[in-house]
Amino acid sequence: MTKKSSANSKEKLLQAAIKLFASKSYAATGLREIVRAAGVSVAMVNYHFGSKPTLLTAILERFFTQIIAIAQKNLPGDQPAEIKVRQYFRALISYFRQEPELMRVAIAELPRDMPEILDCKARLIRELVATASTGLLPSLPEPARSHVRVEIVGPSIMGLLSAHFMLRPVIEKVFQQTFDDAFYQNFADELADLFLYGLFGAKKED
Amino acid sequence: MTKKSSANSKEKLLQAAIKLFASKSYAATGLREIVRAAGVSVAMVNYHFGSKPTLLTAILERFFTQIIAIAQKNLPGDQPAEIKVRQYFRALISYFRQEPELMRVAIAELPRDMPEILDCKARLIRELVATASTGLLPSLPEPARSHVRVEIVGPSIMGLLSAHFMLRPVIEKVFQQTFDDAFYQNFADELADLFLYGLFGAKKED
DNA sequence: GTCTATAGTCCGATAGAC
DNA sequence: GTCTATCGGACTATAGAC
Repeated sequence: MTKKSSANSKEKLLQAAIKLFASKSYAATGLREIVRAAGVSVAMVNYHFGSKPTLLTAILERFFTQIIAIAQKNLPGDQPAEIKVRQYFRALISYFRQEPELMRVAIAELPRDMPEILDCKARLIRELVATASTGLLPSLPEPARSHVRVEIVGPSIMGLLSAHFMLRPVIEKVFQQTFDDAFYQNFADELADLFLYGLFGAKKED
Repeated sequence: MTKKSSANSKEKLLQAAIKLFASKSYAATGLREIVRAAGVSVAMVNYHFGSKPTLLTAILERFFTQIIAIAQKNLPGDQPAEIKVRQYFRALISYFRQEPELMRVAIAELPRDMPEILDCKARLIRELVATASTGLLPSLPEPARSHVRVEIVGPSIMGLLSAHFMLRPVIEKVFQQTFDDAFYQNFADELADLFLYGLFGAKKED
């Protein structure tokens, strides 16, 4: 109820920024372009967010809050690890497909010369890692549970799940293929197979 | 022998650009900053490369040429797929550690609004995929050989191998850990284990 | 909460001298 | 092959009116 007469110009700015940052990168996008797309004036950026970097951190917060919620919903509980991982992968891929631009911005942007943004991202990923590992680790079978090194497996999962979406524009060119619903039908499960059993591992089906 | 009286200002520009693009991104780095770091004048960029985008494509060419050479050296031949993959992963990780900035720029930069760069990257990755898959696929055991979908496994390998290096500044903060030689001792093999046998898979050692 | 106008800086690219 | 000087435009941020 703190919002009184505020229009949704803040949300419009966020949406416009996500779209533009995803296609041109944070650094290459000017505030003028964002406000033009959002239909407001330059001054609104500083009014709502304070600065351009803060606009980016707001985007990061939005993405990782969702991602952490997905981990909280799918990973804790009594089910076997395999079921959890498959559910988690499906939920993540589904969210990535829902919000491809948000996902791209939140994962790709990593300006090493802006400590404020690095810190923001580190804080959010730390929370994600904590949620995911306390949910998943206890349900892993041995010898996996003893051998998992979270600082290696964690980033590996992120890389595995995000690579397709991050590189999608070039992958489409490389394989002369567009990715439709049919392609994504089993995508999450194929990634889960690869993650759980590896390239040599037994496939579930056939 | 086409180089006559050329000094190495072209190479100095490339090195300075790689370092700056890696830390601030392509878009956020101005030509002035690059030429200052390289110790030459602005006009040299256009003399040697024609434009800023062309400077980036030169960087992409350099990286992927190396990566393709590593695939050519490690993947073809008569050895079992497992040996090949391990060798390949070790060689790649070793190269990434040698040239972390080059690697970061070449993989991360993907401006969707610059078709020239997208095309350049697609062409290079297409060549990499062709080299890697003709080298590796025939030596895979069944059922892996029949089931592999290159358009899924290819990007997955890239994501798996690059995630640690791409996210390294945040991972160091998240895990409050710096990555030294000891950490990297078995890094490539652990990734190979994960890729070949999965999280549940049998470890080679112990 | 929203705007216009503007300050001050930096951008990429090139002309022209040496 | 290398430089300086400069063009026209874009940038972020803010001051001040409504």
